[in-house]
Amino acid sequence: MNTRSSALVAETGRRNEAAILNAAIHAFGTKSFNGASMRDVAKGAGTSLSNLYNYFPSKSKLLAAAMRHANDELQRRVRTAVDQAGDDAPSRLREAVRAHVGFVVDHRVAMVVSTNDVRFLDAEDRDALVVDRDATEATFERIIAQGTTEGSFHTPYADDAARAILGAAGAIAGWYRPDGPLSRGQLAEQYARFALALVEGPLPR
Amino acid sequence: MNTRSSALVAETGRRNEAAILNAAIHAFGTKSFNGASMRDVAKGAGTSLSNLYNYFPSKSKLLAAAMRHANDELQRRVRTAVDQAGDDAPSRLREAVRAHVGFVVDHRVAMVVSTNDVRFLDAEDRDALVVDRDATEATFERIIAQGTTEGSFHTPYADDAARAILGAAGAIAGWYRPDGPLSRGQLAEQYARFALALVEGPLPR
Amino acid sequence: MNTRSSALVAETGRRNEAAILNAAIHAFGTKSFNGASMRDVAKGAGTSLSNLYNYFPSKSKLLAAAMRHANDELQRRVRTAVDQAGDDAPSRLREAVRAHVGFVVDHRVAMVVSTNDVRFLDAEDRDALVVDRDATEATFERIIAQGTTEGSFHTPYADDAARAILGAAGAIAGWYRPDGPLSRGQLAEQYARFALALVEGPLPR
Amino acid sequence: MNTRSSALVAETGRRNEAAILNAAIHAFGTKSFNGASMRDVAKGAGTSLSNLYNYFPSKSKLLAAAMRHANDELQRRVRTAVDQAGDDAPSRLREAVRAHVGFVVDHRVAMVVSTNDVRFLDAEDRDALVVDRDATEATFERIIAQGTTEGSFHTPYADDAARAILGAAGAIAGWYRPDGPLSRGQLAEQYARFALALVEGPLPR
DNA sequence: AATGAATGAGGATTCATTCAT
DNA sequence: GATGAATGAATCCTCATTCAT
Repeated sequence: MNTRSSALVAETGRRNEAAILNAAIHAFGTKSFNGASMRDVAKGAGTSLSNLYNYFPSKSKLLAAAMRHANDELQRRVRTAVDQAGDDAPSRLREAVRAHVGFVVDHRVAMVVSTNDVRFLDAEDRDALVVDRDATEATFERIIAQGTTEGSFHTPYADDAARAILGAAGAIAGWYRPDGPLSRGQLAEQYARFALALVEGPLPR
Repeated sequence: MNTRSSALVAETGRRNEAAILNAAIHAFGTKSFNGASMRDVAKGAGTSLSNLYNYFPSKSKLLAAAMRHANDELQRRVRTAVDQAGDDAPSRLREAVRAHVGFVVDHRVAMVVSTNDVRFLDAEDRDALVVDRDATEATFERIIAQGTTEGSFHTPYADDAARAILGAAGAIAGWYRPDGPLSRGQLAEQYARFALALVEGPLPR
Repeated sequence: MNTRSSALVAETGRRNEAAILNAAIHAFGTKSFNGASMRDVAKGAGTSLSNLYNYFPSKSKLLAAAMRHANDELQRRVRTAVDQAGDDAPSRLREAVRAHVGFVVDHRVAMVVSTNDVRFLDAEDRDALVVDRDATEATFERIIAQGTTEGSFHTPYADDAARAILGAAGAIAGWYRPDGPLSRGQLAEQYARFALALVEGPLPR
Repeated sequence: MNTRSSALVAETGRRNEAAILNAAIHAFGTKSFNGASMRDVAKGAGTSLSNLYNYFPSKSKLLAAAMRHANDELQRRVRTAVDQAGDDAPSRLREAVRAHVGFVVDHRVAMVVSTNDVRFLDAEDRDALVVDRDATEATFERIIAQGTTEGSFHTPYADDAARAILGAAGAIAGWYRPDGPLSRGQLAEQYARFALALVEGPLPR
């Protein structure tokens, strides 16, 4: 019951905690924060309702933890990809976008939670998350700035292009179906090119 | 109390109906469908809770009506813009994007409802909405196909570019602030160029 | 089910409100504020749980309203008694004590609520109640001061005698049983004498 | 954290037991039996929730033990005081009242628990406590009877005067503040005189 | 003794909806 | 159309208690 094909949180040490977090992501992503009940989460995690509160003090804190995990994983993937790419802006942007799209495809529900339910966090948790989120955005912004400086990207709107790219990529979560016509790889490829074109960078022929 | 600067639904004939719809869009957009109560809507519309049911038979049908209105307005704007543009794909795409972005900026909350809450509609209403939505998407797809055929757009992914453009534009609702550094006009201008670049079309210098 | 022998709140106009208040006094007095559930109150009032909230916004506000009613009735009785007594301090004290004891006997549960559950009110409601309560206490203090000035009471502790008298009278609620050896009238008589003796005033032979 | 200025139960041998009992008295006295949770008690005692059950089999039994301790201490103080007083009823009553008031002042919360929460004991425990309580009351009754027989007290209501005196003294717990205008000693003095006056006994000039 | 994890029952409160007026 | 009162189901969360360690 717990073996959802691609759980976001790995079960290391604290069995239940991971199970609860994954169930929460699933429930919130599917039915939205307010539409999913703690009972739903408990059922999904295979534990009792009250036991949830031994791990997370409130529904909102559970959401915060779930979103933190999702964001960490996204950042980890993007950073790794950028680090392993070449030094030039085009290949770095390309790999960053591919990694980002890969995450969105692998964890569509987590992505939905991330974009829809931030508003239900405590002010404190929300602020912390926004900081993290901005860090991811900043990674893209830096690459684009680098490309502009280097002369490989010619967009006059370098400052705002990152948001457009991340917006397009994030929206994938809303419509992608793994059994649809596009494979994960094709999609990543497409969006990498869209991104390069958008910043008016060099395109493979 | 009802005079929200830019109400989506105009008050023609049925006073209350428009007030209720606008209040619903505001409430659902702000607190999400499940987070907003019918009491919230009633309060926002300046009428009594029970009176809501004289206009809409259920919360879900109210949501459906609200989304229908939002979608109609979006489609109207985009179509008008396209009709008034030149005959060539680049200017048509440019105007379509400008119109779309304009709508998103003017009705951010409605946009949020539209993208987040479709899942709470009855199957029937959801299907109807998806059809309408696809129509808007198809408008963009047709323009891109035209441009590709004409030879002005060179993207190899003509079939999927519309979704990327609409995704980027829709995401604006999540972060745009009217008192921020970007004016409505500048934003429309930016995204029009992003779109043209993305489809690898001709860019003004 | 509602016809408790001596309801504190009379049913005038708003049927349900009186029924709820009386049920609340009964439930809180019997099982204490935290031990009584809103369901208990609803059952006692013959209405549904959720309907309670159409009359009182929270359990704590319901308690506040109940205590307000109890205090009003107590004050009313004491004032009437004092007004109808002679002008001399001894007969005024006598009548005040008799009225107070009468109230305690008639509404023992209300008295229990009043003395035990003040701490569960909102700060605001608690303050308001304390003011009212002090007013009752002040009535006794004034009489004692008058008696001291007139020379009929000789206690050296005139300032604190009221609290002792009210304490003794309030405690009656904890042990009095209507079917016990003491009648309501005898009890009132006893405590009136106790009070006069305590302030070292003139005693009937 | 456990060192409350005047703990009722001394730490002899079983550290934890005393800590738990004192924490229970504090919690129940502050928030009432139903308002205080076993978690509150555990926190106050500096131990774990589950460990409480190694000392007391249930919340209600814990309450019983706490009340037993409070009552024992009260009785001990009153008896000692009476034993050390002279043989005449007036000085015995005087010392008994002083001791009783002293206890109430020193252990206000314990007194609150004692008077408010008896009803939450098991029938068995409640009966046992009532017996103990009656013993304390009987001490006062005996002194008053003695005084009446000796001819030093003239109240016609000798049988019921004890309850009035104890009621007045017990109520002190509800309003006394150590930082208020009355010292512990003054208060004891006042109530001793109130008691003597109430039974119509001889008063110091 | 001591603990952390677990649980079923029950707590106050809110909700969408209905109905009599 | 419009309203206030009514309700059953569901919400989040807390509780006393147990159990394995």
